[in-house]
Amino acid sequence: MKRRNTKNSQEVLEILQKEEAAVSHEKIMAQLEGVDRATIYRILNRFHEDGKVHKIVGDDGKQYFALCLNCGESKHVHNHFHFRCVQCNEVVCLDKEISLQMPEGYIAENFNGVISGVCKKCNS
Amino acid sequence: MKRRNTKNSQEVLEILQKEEAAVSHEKIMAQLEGVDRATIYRILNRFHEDGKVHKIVGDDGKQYFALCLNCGESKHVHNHFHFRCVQCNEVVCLDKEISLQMPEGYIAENFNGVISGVCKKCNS
DNA sequence: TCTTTAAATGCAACTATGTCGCAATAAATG
DNA sequence: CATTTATTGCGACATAGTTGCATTTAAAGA
Repeated sequence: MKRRNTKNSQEVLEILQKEEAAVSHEKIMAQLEGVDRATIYRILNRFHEDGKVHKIVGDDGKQYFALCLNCGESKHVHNHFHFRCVQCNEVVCLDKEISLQMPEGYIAENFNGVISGVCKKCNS
Repeated sequence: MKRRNTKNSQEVLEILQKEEAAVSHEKIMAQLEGVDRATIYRILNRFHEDGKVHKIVGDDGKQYFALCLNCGESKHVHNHFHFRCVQCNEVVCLDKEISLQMPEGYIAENFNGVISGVCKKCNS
């Protein structure tokens, strides 16, 4: 399953790079007219499989994708919160990290912390 | 909009009471045969509007509902984590609380923290 | 108890998000 | 240029959740 360097996946990567926030499928669709829905989903899921992006599930039930910036090859940490604005629907990273001390017997595989509310821009 | 005490809403409440975990729409459906899908959604959303239940969105994108136990009339706190088992799909409350110190200008309205992995039961 | 009225319900239709199978296309390698 | 196989487009599908509307029914009053 070697990955290929296609125009579509490059463009999706560029969008992820230039966006500060986590990006929804919808937002990528809007910027890539002519590319099929399923294709974009597949590209994003491939990135996620490869550990290139984090997948965040908002409290709206939708998926958001963000480039892994501070994650190296060895560690893939994602124990920080995201903030989703209920007005503009932007999803941004918050600095706040959290240590996952699980109760005895539980195995933590994924952390998904989303705080929603009104962001700075929409508030002012 | 005065609420009425119907057989359906009573039964949903009982299910929520006897369950330790947070309950999905699906699980309630299974225990209330003959009641319409939409009705159950409406009951749960009404409970949520009234502040009777917390609504948790799992990293599977689905909604889970849990009775507010430690929430009084005045305060409605929900700053604790939930754990979703990817095998048995149970969603339980974790004790871990978190304080929401938001960056300047951000207004936090809702907290949704879900850790997923394998639970004690499924692990052993 | 009967009547009224508005909340709750059942049903069907609808929206939206995300996935999958399959044939066609195109990137990488020799 | 030829071969191989990852990727794409298309259509169909699955599932979660919502909504409009006619009907039912809980609750309050006569």
